Amino acid sequence: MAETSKALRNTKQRKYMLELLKSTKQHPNAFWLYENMLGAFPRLSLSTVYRNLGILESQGLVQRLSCSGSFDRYDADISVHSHFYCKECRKMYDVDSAFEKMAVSNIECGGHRPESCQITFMGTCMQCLS
Amino acid sequence: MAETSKALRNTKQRKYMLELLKSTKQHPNAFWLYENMLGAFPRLSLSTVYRNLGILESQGLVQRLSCSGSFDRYDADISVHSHFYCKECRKMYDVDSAFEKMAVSNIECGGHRPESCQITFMGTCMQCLS
DNA sequence: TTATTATTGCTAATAGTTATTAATAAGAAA
DNA sequence: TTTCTTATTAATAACTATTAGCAATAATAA
Repeated sequence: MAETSKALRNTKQRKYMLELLKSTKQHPNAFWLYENMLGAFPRLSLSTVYRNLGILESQGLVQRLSCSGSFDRYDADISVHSHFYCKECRKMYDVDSAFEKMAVSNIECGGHRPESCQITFMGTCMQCLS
Repeated sequence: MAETSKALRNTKQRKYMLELLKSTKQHPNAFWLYENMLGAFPRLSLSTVYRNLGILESQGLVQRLSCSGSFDRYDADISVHSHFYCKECRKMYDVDSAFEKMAVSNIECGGHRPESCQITFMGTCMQCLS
């Protein structure tokens, strides 16, 4: 069933990318990462970014966030927390609450086996309110 | 700021689509709707489906569900409930719990103004477990 | 150092969705 | 009912985000 997993190599590109993701509180998309790595890797390809995001995600080092009608974002903060998506400016914010922690650990999920839980609030952010 | 809204016309296509969405417990994507309307509207265009989904969404009659690395799904059940996404078969299930109701009404969202809340559990569904 | 092969950069391809436009039809007015 | 207005349609093209294919490169083990 499971494929014979090939030994991962710790490439400069992927290492750098994870550090970059860890260093920001934003929730960047693939293109932001690409642009912010070009300084260090002038010949970087966008597909390398996508490929490595997939690897980091499957390793559980990074979380992929999808939101309606927009591109995917990535978050290297894998602690249990929710997100707030502003439909005006399309920014994604962290939201810390006790709910999702309760949710993941206690929820009755209709017989399915939940492994993770994504809670996303949508509305208008503080900045756009004023 | 707000555009002068033009008067909506109640087209057969959109009416039929909403009924179709209401009649199913699946969470279909645009293409499923397209295929299941072809019988009634042989000359139907996929872009008509997308356009009307957008209209229904902005009217609050339909909820759009995004999930990592997959197409958008639509749900005409706009009661407060969560979803379970199976990463094996990519099906989307309804999950009824008290959490999201508490969440939307009580949560402290870091100063942002939440209007809605999407809770998605991810894992392996009952069917795929066996 | 050498050999192995995972990963890269490049390019092309794909999936899903949105934009354009002339023709059609829903609803208002006559 | 008939006529008029214009929102909506079907058809198509375009677009954006993402993935696939492949020869060249470089990370690790021997």
